Amino acid sequence: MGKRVTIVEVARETGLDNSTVSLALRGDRRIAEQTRLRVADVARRMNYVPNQLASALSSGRSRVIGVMLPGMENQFFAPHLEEFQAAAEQSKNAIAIKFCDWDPQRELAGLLQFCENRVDGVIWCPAGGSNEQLKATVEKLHAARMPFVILGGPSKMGHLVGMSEFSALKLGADYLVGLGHRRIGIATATRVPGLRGELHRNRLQRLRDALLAVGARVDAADIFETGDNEYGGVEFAIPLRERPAAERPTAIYAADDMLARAVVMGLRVAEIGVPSGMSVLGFDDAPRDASGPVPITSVSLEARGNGRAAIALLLDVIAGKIPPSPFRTIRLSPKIVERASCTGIPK
Amino acid sequence: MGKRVTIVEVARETGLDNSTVSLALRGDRRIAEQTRLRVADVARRMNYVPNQLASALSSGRSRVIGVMLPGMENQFFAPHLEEFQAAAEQSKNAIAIKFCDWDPQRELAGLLQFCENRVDGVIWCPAGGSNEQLKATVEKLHAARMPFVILGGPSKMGHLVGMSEFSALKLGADYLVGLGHRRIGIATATRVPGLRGELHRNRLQRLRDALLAVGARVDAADIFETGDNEYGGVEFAIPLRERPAAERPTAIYAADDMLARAVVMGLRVAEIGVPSGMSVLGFDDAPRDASGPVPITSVSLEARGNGRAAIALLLDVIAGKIPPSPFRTIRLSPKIVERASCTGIPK
DNA sequence: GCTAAAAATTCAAACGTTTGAATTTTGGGC
DNA sequence: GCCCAAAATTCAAACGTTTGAATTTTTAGC
Repeated sequence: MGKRVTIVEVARETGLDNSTVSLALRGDRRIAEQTRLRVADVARRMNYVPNQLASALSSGRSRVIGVMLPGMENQFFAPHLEEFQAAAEQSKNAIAIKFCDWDPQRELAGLLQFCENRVDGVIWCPAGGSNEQLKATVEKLHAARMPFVILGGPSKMGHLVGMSEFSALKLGADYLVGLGHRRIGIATATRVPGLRGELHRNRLQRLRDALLAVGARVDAADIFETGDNEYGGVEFAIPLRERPAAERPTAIYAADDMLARAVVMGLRVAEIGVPSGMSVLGFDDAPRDASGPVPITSVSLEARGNGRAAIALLLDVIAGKIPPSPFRTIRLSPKIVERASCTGIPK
Repeated sequence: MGKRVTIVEVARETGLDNSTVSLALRGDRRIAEQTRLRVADVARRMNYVPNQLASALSSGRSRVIGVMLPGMENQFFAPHLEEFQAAAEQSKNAIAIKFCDWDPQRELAGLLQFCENRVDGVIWCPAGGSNEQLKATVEKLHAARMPFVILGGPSKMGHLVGMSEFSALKLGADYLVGLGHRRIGIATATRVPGLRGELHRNRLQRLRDALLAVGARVDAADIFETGDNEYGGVEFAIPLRERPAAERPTAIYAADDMLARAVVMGLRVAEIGVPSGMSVLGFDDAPRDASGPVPITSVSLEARGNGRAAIALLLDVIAGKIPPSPFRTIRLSPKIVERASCTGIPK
């Protein structure tokens, strides 16, 4: 099995110097157009494949950006990923993805691997873990002089692209009240095992606070908590049907879009129309929620914008356009994505 | 900003030679234990981070395995990925993931990037595309001398870890008939847009063939096709309830596990018990289907086993233990994962 | 044709490891 | 103390690029 062809072989074949070939292949305009074309041609004919490793070692830029995500079992990160990919591609960078499965241990290990791989920088969506663990990890990154941007984590530890959950929750509450709703129910998946449950348990209080803050009425009987990841909506739709319409909330604010779908489904089963009989507002706009029986109106945390902002920021850090400190913080505003599951209430 | 510390600095600090340090850090037993410890200690204190790029360039092994997947919008690949990760970790390799979003163009580009990155080998789950496209891509990989293993694609193009869908479908059919079911319904999501719909359209015919082949009765009225990704089960549960029990199938074979869940859900709404009133068999065992209101019995394509086999095969190819030809083919047998959604029929 | 400037190409030293061969050190047997 | 083998360490040449400086070639002006 013959060896792979390198720049040296191409140089020999064309009768030029290594460096000329190197420059030519990268389209440096010091090299005459004619030469450039000839080199490109010979390289193609010889099946030359550039060795990124050598290039990276020599130039000190690997043109790879590491992305550390907690997991992929929910599609929350899908739009982020797509955006990373697109933004990186534009700047001729590649993306290397690692999942740590919500394990801070593996998260740290993965980030260190990124350092060893000499990626140019890292986008890091922290999996949680204790504050000390976070700090220790940040420390390691700094020690390795690895540029990084935290996406959606705590502030004060590095450059940050943040998503302020509370202001987003409040935006949704505002929206419902603005439509005329007063009595508003909350749907959460607090009893689901694992991370989603934990997230919802934390979110429930804030969701309630957000609603109260804008003057809505939230009865204890209108707070629903399910333990079923997929069909939880049915659990509370049935009892809801039993109540006379006057004793029901006029809108339900779901703690995430998956649940909003389940709620819509449950209401369909209970023969309560959406949005005619009940408005349903989602949270964390997942793009696919544009489809389905009733397209769901939702509060968007602006995943795509955040993804793009994170890459842009990171590239600036890598390029040295941004000093290591003070840390930059970027916060995009959440938005209401109006679809068909919410409607106004006559006064 | 100081430069990163390299092996040379560590060597200077310890008063040893580069190569001694290099060997010591990798635990080569040519180096005295005492020296090894001292080197490790100094390296740690100096915050030394090995440069994988240099190592890979010098040794010719990057210890990275590229994984090219069509997409991640369904969780079909999740167990594969987990298994790749685990198997690679065991052999001290890292995994680099790329998604091509079902676009053969991007698939080719991504694979070429893997070649440039000098990953040691590639696991490739083809996104489809025309046969010529596939051939061209395979050609490129061979030209770049990149070891690769195809997972779940067409044979005769390279080493292959295959999943024979038909034999798996038939296994499921056998199982139901073995339980005593004769009249069996089919649930598919053929009307869903995108890839899943296409997959189901292709699968429907084979599913029917598999059932007929084992002597089951499949009435046209018992073939259900939905266009709803999540709650499709309800669509046909209601009409099913209208029919007298004698005119219903006694089991439903769903074309994937997501749909099997939806069917169970639909039957719950229709107040038909599972499995007391109706058995439901899934396909493509997704691990999370162990949970839920009725844990679903399913035909497993052995994703984890396939994932492990693919990595093992690839590592052998990389190590040169397996000649480039003839191509090896590994086919794991599908299995029935018995949970609670299927039961026998008294004769 | 000469000269200076511009354009094109080449030189040579990195980049940070690995590795097989060569050299030095150590320790045991006598 | 000497010799030999074994153990430990060092040497030096890769690996395939990049890059700033140096050199050669071309072009244009006169």
